[in-house]
Amino acid sequence: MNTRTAEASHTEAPHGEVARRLAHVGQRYTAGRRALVDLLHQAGRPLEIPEILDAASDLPQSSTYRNLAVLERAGAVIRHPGAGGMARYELSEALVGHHHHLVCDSCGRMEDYEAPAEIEGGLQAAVEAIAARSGFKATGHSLELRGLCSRCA
Amino acid sequence: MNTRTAEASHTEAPHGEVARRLAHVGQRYTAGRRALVDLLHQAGRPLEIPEILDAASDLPQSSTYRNLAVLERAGAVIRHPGAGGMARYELSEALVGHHHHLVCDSCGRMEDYEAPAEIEGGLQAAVEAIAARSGFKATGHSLELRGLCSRCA
DNA sequence: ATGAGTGCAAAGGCTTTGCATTAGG
DNA sequence: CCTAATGCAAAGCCTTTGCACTCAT
Repeated sequence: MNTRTAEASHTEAPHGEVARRLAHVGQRYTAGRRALVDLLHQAGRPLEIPEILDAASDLPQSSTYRNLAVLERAGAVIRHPGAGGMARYELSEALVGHHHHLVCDSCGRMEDYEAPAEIEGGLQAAVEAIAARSGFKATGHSLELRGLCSRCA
Repeated sequence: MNTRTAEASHTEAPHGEVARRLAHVGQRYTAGRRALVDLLHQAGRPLEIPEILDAASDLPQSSTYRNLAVLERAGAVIRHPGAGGMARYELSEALVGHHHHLVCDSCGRMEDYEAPAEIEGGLQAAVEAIAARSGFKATGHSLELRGLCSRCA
């Protein structure tokens, strides 16, 4: 496997960078926010709100929502709309690096994936070509694969 | 521009195929559903629910939601979660062909884009490589570009 | 006739907000 | 100290559902 998940489990959570980004928008790095960052870092994939609420069961719903919103404004996390109606959150690429997603049509699970360098190079070229022709100023891209994850297959 | 939008405006809406797919799931192709298909076909991009409700102002909210759900089950339309909290719908790739999306970070607008053949070939290779390494059975893919659309730039 | 579709209104479910209290710098 | 953060509960907003009526086959 070349997913980010395994890597995340033996890497330090980027607390320093998160603190910096929060400070930059005039926000404090509290225990609850630290817990969320740790949780998302350990997961190594976008987590649904229910998963987050379960795992951080000591944090009330409203604080969780608010803290995720603050972390998003600070550029520390990214919110994915999520097909099932509920949002998914993961650490931003600025914190964990550029990656893509595998989305399971059956269970909805999202997995992170880091593409090999040669593939990423091809994607960059594709992005530039598309942007050039469409008058679109691209700032980022993501190759999303839909299908069946290894569990559901 | 190489977006699908322009093309859609001078192409017939795929009513025959929609009718076939609806029949296949035991559903009728009514006036309201036809209107939705026409609207989505003319738009050539994923439309938000409010846009759909405005454009088809004679169709009540509940019928619109229900008909979109039926069309989705029939495989005629695709629902995109949508960052702003509300869903976006567009005709499925089975009806309008394979394409990708440009997503504006500023206004949230989604635009369709058909990649040139050589780029699409590269994407296919990337998808296969990723799928092979991750144990993921890919059935589809989409290269999503985020950035600023020509209006917001 | 008979089941699907429609419309209105009410209910649901995820998310956000108000307000008083607590804690961080 | 002063502002941000927290918690609980209430409100919001998009979406779904119940039910009676109408339409299509």
